[in-house]
Amino acid sequence: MIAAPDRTPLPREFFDRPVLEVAPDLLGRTLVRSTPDGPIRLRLTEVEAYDGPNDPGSHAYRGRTARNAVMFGPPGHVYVYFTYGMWHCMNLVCGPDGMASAVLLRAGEITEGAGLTRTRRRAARNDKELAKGPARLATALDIDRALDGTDVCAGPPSPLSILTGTPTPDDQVRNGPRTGVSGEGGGHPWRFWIANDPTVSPYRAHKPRRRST
DNA sequence: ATATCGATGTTCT
DNA sequence: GAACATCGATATG
Repeated sequence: MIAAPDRTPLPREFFDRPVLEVAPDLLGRTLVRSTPDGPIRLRLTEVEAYDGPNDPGSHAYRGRTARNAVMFGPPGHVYVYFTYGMWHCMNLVCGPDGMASAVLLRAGEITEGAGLTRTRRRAARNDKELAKGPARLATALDIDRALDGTDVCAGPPSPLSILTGTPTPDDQVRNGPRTGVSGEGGGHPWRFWIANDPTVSPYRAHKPRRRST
């Protein structure tokens, strides 16, 4: 028999916990992006935790700005940022209102609507690459700053929600250093992924770039 | 498979 | 100016 997909979004209490608890608990959950052409479903396979006030790697570390304001608000909302001049990345805000911690969604498996992502993800050579990496994930789901602040606990007609799905057993969860984070913040093993999943992005240590001119 | 490099624009020093 | 929670194209093993 075919299991019916969950219809109830994760409650706000799910996100109102320490970010290091929430991050591994998100693995295996399904993110639903509603588009005019139909839903896109993504099973999360890789995430990273950013622990605001204590974390030099976090966008919230130096305090609230117009860009990161959503991180300082209530849990269960989306923080979207624009980076490297051309990409977006997507986070879920965790902890109580004011805590400014969040989980970066780094990779996942598209389980429905792969065809709807193809126009934006022409470079993907196979389905496993559609959302392999944080900017690829956001591109596949058509996420930009217009969705900053979206409440994923509200359910339809919200453009984004996280459905309950099957959580990943602890013995299938791996963790290690965060990708692309330099300095003190790079030492924390706050990247979490599902063992042996082919949609997890390759680890790349932070590399300072040579200046031109 | 890994390594290097250019693209772009916002944020922060 | 410099850095940036990155990616895609290209070169090479």
